[in-house]
Amino acid sequence: MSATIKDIARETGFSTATVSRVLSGKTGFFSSKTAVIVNETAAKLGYKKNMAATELVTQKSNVIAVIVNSTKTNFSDQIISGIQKKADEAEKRVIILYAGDRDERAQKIALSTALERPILGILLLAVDLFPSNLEILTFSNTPFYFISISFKNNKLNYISSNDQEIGYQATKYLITQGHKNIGIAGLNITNSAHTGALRFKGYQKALHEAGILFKPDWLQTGDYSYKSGITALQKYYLKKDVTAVIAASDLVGIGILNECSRLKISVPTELSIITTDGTSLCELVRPQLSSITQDFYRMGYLGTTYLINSVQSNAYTNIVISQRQSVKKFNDFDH
Amino acid sequence: MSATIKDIARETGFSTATVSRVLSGKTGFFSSKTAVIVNETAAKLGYKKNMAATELVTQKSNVIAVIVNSTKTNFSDQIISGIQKKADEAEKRVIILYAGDRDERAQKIALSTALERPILGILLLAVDLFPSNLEILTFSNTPFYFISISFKNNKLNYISSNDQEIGYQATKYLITQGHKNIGIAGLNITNSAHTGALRFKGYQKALHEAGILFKPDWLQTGDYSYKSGITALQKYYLKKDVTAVIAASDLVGIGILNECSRLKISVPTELSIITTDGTSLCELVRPQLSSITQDFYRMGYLGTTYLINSVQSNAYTNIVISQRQSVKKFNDFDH
DNA sequence: ATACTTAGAGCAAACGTTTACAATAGATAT
DNA sequence: ATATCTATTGTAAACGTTTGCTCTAAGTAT
Repeated sequence: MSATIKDIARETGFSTATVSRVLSGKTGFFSSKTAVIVNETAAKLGYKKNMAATELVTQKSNVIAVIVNSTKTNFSDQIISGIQKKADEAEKRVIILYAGDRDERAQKIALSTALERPILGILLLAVDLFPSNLEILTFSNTPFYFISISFKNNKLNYISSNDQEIGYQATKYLITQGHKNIGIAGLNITNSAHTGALRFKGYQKALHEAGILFKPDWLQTGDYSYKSGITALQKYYLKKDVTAVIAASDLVGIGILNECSRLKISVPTELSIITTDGTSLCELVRPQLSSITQDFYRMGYLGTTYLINSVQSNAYTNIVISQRQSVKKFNDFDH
Repeated sequence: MSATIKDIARETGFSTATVSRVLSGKTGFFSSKTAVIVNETAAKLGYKKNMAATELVTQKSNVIAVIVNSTKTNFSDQIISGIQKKADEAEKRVIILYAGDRDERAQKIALSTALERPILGILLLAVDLFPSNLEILTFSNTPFYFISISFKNNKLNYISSNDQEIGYQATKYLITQGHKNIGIAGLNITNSAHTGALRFKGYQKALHEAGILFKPDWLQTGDYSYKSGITALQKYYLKKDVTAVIAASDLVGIGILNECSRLKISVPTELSIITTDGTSLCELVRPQLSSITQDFYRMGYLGTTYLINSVQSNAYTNIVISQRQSVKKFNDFDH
């Protein structure tokens, strides 16, 4: 077992109170001579503060628990970077907990692990909590914020992109490039977190404004996965109707891209693709995928700021269009 | 503040001892009638065990701290899956800490965060600890294991692939495919963790056994990054000498692949590529990258097993050759 | 000389658990 | 009737910290 303040107290002859004050920098309660002695002894004994004890007595904690899906949401890293940055600035610590992949039990374990010890609060990264688990969380009185997920219900705090705007901007961009038959693929529009529904709404709005009549085949729902991209493209291929498609995630985009490659459909010459997310994956594939790029880093940074300052409010982070190589102007004369 | 066993004791009229025994399932110490009353009251009051208090008194913990680099080591997820699996089986909890990217201070913070609270032990995923931090860790008496990194010094416990074997197998595979001028790119051969040095050694051994004389240009060192792949390919391009290259990571492989695409070098027709790692990235790009595939999941699983059972030993996990689309038989007559 | 302040230090309670030990009552064995 | 055992419960100490309160001695103001 590691040395405790009692050991230091015994060794130096001071009381544990004085040792504690020196070690936790409660200046004004001890002479500098005392401080030197205590600190030296602490170093000599290899003293490590026992945070469990501290948190027990102070009833507060400096650790933020971050709960993430183990599913390959490849943007989590960016969010976590933002979280780490802000946490570091505020002298807070962060621990990350994996909550499985839409796994009720795993979610519950992660939640318990967090709630069963003193923490500052919880940040949930793109995790769509099961109702039972959401109840546990709300009932616990621990502050929490959802990141990269929004809710109709404004009772819950979240920091995310404006998903309707994502759908709208993506669609509008393709329209300005001359496209009229525009698919939207890989998204889930029934989800309780309604990310997909909002994007679809924005998509429809843009279509409507441009006087384009939506055709049901253009919507290919999915679960934001690589596989969703593949099956979506296969559907589009049957009709040979759409000239551009909005992918619900970078992985969906790559699924579409690779299936195009298999079917000898040239991107962007025959089909334009714009994805949603804009992580580094977009620049790893050829052609590079154009994207609606979300500011994941900022989501993490802002969410952490809100948590630390107890800001009871929602926020949207900016989105931006990153033009790369997968969208081409559509010109009727070409056909 | 959440309800405590004292609240339950007061409410039910039992002592905290009895409540504690019921709540932590110390069967044989209470009647089933008592158990029912206590459990109901606990549920009613929304009781959550305070692990900090438990860990304080029992002097033990069921949490495993996993320290990872924030750098895009895209295989960490697989390792973590393995860790989670084993931890779950053994009823242990896991918390993940980010240690920045070769950042001494961030490493130290992550380490302190782990060491300052009761934990079972530490798993370090591909993190190459600064000497000062390694000292902190060893001095702490907390058990720890390195995963995906090996050491000359057998004082340190690790679970990894046999890196010399990786170099050897990759090279031998290319030789059996008819290649003689084989590059090896993106690896660091001075690293204290000597992963790169071992791979290079295996590579040389295979070359030697085949009677091939190594040319210094064939070795293009780097830091396992995408960028390393790009610059390596540029070097090879100048000499137009190698017909196949071993990439030190999937990202290096993709860097090489993309630079080939820019320079109109056809893969695998003009250049074969085999990467080391074999994560899902290999199947995301076109052509898909053949790889020496490591069993990251098993590394995590095994490392956790060792940690839990205090096995003081090292282990290698298996590697396997995954043939995809980036290696082609080399035939002198073609040229 | 007296009263008051202050710097530096210690005492002891508190945080929420667990658990060795003690206590009680009823049951069983002799 | 006595001794022994068992099932259930309680008492209290312990884990490592922090901190309100108290104490002492020296310094300052009057």
